[in-house]
Amino acid sequence: MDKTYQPQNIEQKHYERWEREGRFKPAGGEASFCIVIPPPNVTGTLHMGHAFQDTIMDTLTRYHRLRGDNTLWQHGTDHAGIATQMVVERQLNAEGLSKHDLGRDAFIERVWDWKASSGGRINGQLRRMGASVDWSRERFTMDDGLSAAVQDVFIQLFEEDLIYRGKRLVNWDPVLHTALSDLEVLSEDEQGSLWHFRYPIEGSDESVTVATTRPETMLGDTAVALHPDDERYQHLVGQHVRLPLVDRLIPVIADDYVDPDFGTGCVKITPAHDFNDYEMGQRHNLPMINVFTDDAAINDDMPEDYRGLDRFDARKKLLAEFETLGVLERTEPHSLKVPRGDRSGAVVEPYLTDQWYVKIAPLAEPAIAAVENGDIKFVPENWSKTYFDWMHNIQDWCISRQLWWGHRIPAWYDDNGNVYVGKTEQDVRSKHGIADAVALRQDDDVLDTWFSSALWPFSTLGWPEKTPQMSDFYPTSVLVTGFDIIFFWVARMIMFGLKFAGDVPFREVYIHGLIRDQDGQKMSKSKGNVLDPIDLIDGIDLEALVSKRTAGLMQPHLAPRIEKATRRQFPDGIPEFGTDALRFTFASLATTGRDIRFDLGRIEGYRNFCNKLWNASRFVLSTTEPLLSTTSHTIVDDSFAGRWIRSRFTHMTEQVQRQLARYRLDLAAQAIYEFTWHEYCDWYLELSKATLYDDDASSDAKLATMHTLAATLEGLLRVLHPFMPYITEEIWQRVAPVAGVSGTSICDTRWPVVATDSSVAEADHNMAWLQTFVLGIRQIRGEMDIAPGKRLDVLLVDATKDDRARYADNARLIEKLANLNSVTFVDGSDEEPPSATAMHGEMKICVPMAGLIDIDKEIDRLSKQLSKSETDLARTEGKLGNPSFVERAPEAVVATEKQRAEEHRQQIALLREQIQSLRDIDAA
RNA sequence: GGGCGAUUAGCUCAGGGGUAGAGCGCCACGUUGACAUCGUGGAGGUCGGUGGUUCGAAACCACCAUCGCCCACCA
Repeated sequence: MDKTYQPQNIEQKHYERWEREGRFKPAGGEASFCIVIPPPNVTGTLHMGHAFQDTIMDTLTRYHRLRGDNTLWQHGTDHAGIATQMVVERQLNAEGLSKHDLGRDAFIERVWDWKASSGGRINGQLRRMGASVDWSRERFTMDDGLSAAVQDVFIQLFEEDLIYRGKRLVNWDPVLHTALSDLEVLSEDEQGSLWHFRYPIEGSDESVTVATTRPETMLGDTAVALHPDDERYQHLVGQHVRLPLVDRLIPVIADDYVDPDFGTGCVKITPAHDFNDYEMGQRHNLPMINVFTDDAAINDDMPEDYRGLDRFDARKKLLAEFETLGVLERTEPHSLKVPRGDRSGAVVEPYLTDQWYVKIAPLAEPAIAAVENGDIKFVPENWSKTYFDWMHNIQDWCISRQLWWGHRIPAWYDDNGNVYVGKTEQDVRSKHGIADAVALRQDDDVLDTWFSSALWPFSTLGWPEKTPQMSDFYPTSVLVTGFDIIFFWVARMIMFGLKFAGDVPFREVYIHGLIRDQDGQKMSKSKGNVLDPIDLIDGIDLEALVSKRTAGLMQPHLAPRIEKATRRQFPDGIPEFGTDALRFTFASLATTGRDIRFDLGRIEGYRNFCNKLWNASRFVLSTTEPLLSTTSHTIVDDSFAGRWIRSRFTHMTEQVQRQLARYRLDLAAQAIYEFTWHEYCDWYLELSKATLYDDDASSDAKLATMHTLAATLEGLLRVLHPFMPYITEEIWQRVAPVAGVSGTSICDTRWPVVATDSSVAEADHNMAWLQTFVLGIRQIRGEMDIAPGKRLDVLLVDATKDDRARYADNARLIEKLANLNSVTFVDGSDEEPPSATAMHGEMKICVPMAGLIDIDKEIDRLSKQLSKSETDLARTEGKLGNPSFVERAPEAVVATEKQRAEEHRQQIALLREQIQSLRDIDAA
């Protein structure tokens, strides 16, 4: 083995072999475990969020495989309608073409080409992450099977009147030319103005002043509204206003919706361009006048000199004109929520169009119940509240998109505007008896990407066919996802799963946090703070990193700033950390919070952890070779050290099990780290040396120690494997034979059986005694600046019978660990030489000074300990002196406290005595 | 306007009714036969504030402050 851990030498070969050997296919026993991957965009690339999420899923998947479950991690990709179409359109634009130049069919073909050429990228990256998805079952949302599922669902919903088509106000993206669902619209606070317009009352000198943030929509005003109880304007209700510019008469109406305290208390009403106005329009039967074109320019029904003007240009022109007309009373700064499309960033326009909707309330009801009654559990639980809030206020879902890339809506129209829904045109004709002579035209629109995503947990398993996978794996075990798509995806899967697959899609929803940069900023290209998981695995030099971060920016002027920040943060680029270190870092970061700051310091620490494991393994392999020629692997190691490390291993394994069951990968990882570094390496390996290098130790004892070394490491590798698949496989290949374990891959092994050794308590006691002893010596060394290499002569004063026995049993170990030259028992009555002292219960461990130690320094050191003990004693005595504590606290607590007080008193007495004797010597 | 989360060591974060924890960073010493990607020792916190519950609160409750996120129709 190499002296240092070199991840690049060990990762890919193992992955290739696992895949070749079909190790990711379900092959377990009775219990089944299944996760469906949140499908990444087919043409996308792996980002930190994926890498994090995939680590969680892979860890759970590999864990369940080791537990012997029939385990499936179902993989697939998403066609990602808008996102993918935008990318290809941008490519076309770069060639000076638009999608209309190609036409629909050619454009779609072009998108398929793009998928073919770039669609493998994310899969390659998933492999680098070690993701053990079942590649043989990979699906794509626009596969034939999945498309058929989409059609079936659409048709059934339509036939049950749960899908309808209607002309309504929708969120219109005037750049992408498509409708958006409410969820795809993000409202941000922006600085704008509140303009006050004076509208003249017809047949009167009076006027009414309205306030608006959208002046250009006044072209479509069909009323002015005020609050019914607003005394200022009562007399105006029922009168009419003559709309400036367009010269139209519109009524003044009263409606509760109006807030008399906002603006002037009078509102202009534009039912065709505002959701509230739309509703008010419905209530008052107001006409709806559409002002815009699909581009959100002024349409041809508007006054001539406005036609064709972009909405914002129209606004300027209109304001200028109003100014001259004296209609603009005043302008005040005003902050408002501006709705923008989440993809285009364009200001979304409420716009009247024909769209398809899912009537959602009937689907929502059972989906709410499923979480209420515990059929589905959110982890952490509080996310269910977010889910409920949204579900209780859910609006009908606009599912049609005016795009080309996606599942085309299976609806056909005749020339009379009748709509027929079916799988194919032929299907529709035969179902409805429509002659071939009657022209039918398919709906141009495609479905919202999330429509097919909503079917994902069952469409990927073969629904609507009754496949073995459906019966084996549905409902799936757990959905692992971020809170940002609870509404987009989780809720909709629950609704559709219950409706179509007859059961919840998953038993649990594990919601993880979002990965942010080290300053808590969201990672984004334009901020230039993106980290590519693959760069963390392979490393990247500074120049490559800089050019990667500054290439292809939407706002190229940001490049210098990004470059500067990158050079400052990564003066030497990013070193290679390897997949296992990255995965362990993610696991350790998987806490319950919302935001996760990705700190490079941690991945470095876990790379070091890999190195630690690597080198411990080198040690084990180099010392346990004799086991290979041993015929019996039923060696029993009954040394206390062996029992102790086995007990710690069991404890750790239990911890990991328990924490994984509650998705606390951070705590599971911590338990492994702690055991590996601070118990197995720091103590057990060192203890083992004392036996292995002891010429007097029996060969049985040596073999037993070797066996425990190897067996514990082999078990540790299994427990660690779900987190760090590569390094554990690499080491396991070498350690398994030594540990007497057969098999060709660690993937073949089973999770260690957690067995409790009856003599654990005694071993733990003995170890604690030994550790106190060794640590006492080390502390003296450390604080008194005695070189670690200096072998010490030690006196044990006032040792009890028990101390003597324990020392006798462990002399070799202690002498080795504390690096002692000699140990002499001394009775309290004997003369002690001046010494530095460590207290061990009633016993004093004395290191004679003999030129090694400065008396004053030792007095200081002991005084510090004394004062700490005194503080502690005072606190404990304070408690015990409180009658209500003694009366009311549990007996065990009081007993502990009493024992503690006794120990402190003993310590204090010993310390005082020791300090005094040093002072006497000093004075003499 | 509602809701949710966070506030613990210099930094990143765990924990949880019974004497404050880890990693990184820091200081000192160290090439001891796995590992300097290391070892040993050490310094460092009145757990955001104020009340309350309790024998006991950093932890539970209430309120407040600061930061962040989500939802919502004030033009």
